[in-house]
Amino acid sequence: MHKQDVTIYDVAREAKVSMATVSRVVNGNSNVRKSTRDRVQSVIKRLHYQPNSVAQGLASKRTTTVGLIIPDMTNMFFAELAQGINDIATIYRYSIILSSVSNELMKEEDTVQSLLNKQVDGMIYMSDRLSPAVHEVFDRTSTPVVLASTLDSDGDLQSVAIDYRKAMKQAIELLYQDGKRDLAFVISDYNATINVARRIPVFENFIKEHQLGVPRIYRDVLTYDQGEKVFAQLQQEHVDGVIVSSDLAAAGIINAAKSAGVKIPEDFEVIAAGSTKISDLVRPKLTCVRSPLYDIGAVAMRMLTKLMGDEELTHRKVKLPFSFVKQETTLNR
Amino acid sequence: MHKQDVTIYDVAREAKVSMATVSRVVNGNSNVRKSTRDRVQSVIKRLHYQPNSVAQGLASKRTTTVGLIIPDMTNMFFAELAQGINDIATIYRYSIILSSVSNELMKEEDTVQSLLNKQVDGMIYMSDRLSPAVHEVFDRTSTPVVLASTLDSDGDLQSVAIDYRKAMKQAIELLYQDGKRDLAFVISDYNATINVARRIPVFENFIKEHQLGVPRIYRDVLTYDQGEKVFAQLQQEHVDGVIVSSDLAAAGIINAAKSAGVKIPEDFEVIAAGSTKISDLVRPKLTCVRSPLYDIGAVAMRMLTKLMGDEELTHRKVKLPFSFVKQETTLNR
DNA sequence: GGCAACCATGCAAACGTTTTCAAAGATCGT
DNA sequence: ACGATCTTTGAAAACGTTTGCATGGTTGCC
Repeated sequence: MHKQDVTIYDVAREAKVSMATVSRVVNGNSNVRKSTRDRVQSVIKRLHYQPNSVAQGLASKRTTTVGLIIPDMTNMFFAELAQGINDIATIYRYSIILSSVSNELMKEEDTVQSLLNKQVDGMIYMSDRLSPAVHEVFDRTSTPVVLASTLDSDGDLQSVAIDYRKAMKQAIELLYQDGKRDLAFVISDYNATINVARRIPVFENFIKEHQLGVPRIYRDVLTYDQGEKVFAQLQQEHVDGVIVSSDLAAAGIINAAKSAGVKIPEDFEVIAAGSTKISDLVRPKLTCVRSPLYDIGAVAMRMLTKLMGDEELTHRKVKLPFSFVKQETTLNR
Repeated sequence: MHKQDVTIYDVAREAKVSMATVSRVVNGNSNVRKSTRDRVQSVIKRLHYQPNSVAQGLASKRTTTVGLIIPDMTNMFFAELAQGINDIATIYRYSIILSSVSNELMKEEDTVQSLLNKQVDGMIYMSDRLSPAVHEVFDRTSTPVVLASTLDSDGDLQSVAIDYRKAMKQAIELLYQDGKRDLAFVISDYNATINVARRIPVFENFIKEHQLGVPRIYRDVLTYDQGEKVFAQLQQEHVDGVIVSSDLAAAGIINAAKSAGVKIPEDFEVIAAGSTKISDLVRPKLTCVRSPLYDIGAVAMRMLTKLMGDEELTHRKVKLPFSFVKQETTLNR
């Protein structure tokens, strides 16, 4: 059996109508007499006709396809977001073209451009860092884009996220209230927009305001192993409270701390910001900032459907509430 | 700026050649004089021409797109597989259309059919269970399909996996050698092909051969919470050695065991089969069967590229070696 | 019964490429 | 300088839909 055995033309011939009418039936156009519709539909069923989406895309200039740019799908943070996006996309009958840009095989802007060439109706972009080159492509195109859990410092793109400043503030205040004074911030990517524009300023301000010395920031700590390793440094510097952007790294840190015989949370507090399940399955359970990742994805995709359908958007920037979960790596009161 | 501002026709006009020649240049056809090629290429650059993939797809009947059917991308097991697939796909310049079928919004066979309508050049399918309805669609189409870490009991589809029987056997033998006699098997989906056709028979046979009573199988244990919960039952039944198909569930079980004051591995041994990072970040670290997930994905995708390129396949069924990692939830010797 | 208004249908031109075939140009040996 | 051969090009027909426009058929109203 060949790839395309039966076309709209075959259906038209068998049903003794024109292609136009078959097309109308397929697309649920109401301007077809009931009897005709029934006849066409029965032929469609009999011949197992399936419309060729590529031809539809070319003729209609709509592909019912959206592009998804994701840094790393093995990162649960992004996987969770993607799931929310996927579910809403499915509801609205959009397919997802996935571009994981973790590998360095292709430049990100080329990946985005390739999505555009595929004539996607819209795109959802997630990343720690929105590069100028990518931003430029977004500016050039008329295809709608929504950022999911991604910060746009230039500020003209639609986005869905949480209030990162507030989350950071809440975290550091808790450490301070718990009496910790030698605080550190452990991040994966120093240049991530979210860090540069939000978290680091809040952290540094707090340190300065409370005269806690020089702000200690540890970079490039993303994986479990990197977390384990950085603990030695933290200990050397007598850090007693730390905020960690990656859950995996936080897990590494607490496991290393336990091995070193350090008492958590009495002598060492940890707050994670990764928002993944990991915070609940390590012991002690991680106190953490938890973004509603699934919802962020879902809302972003819903926004995109509106943009693609020329509906009006009430808000360009949506901020969803996050929760701050106090668990076992901070003192409870 | 509009979606498609410049077409192949514009380039042809500006470069004073025919569309055919531009097409040749774009596709790297060597039958173009150098001077012509250069002229066309400079026009392409000047006009920022980008070929419309949809039109290319329609005309050439190749979309350079593959479909990926995945049960749940928030499951690290599948995410890891997908990453391997993605990387190889990128190398060969294929785009991925993602279909996460976790939600019940769409029947799986319809999802697959929709991928086919999109004219994907090939598909990679992963699942715990390959339903007859889906299998039928695969049989009907000429589009190549490769199964990744998925068992086809009918046995006619190409696939990449590990030797599940051997893995199961190794696991249960270890428990037995460690002196455990009250063994249990904890699985997420009782009807998963991999369980029905491979693991359960091996488990039941072993129990029978060694006269260990009635085989204890606990079903529907996939999540962390379900793992925590099932531990109570395991304890009640005095189980002292358990094989768990899901890492997340295994984590729940050991955490519950620790809370209950049960000594691992002295009084209770656990072997996980999920092959994810989770086994290393819980304490005690999980002894586990580790599938080379990334490689399975990569090999599957490589096989698919061969099938799509009409290359000959040396093996229809590929079995990759797995590793059996003894860690802290079994006695070490 | 006549006219307006509307419905249902068909025709044919898009949509932006690839690809086949034939023709035109270049190269070369003699 | 002449075919023969090979390379480079262009014309036009696909590919399988959608859609604007025209047309013929119905219905409704007075």
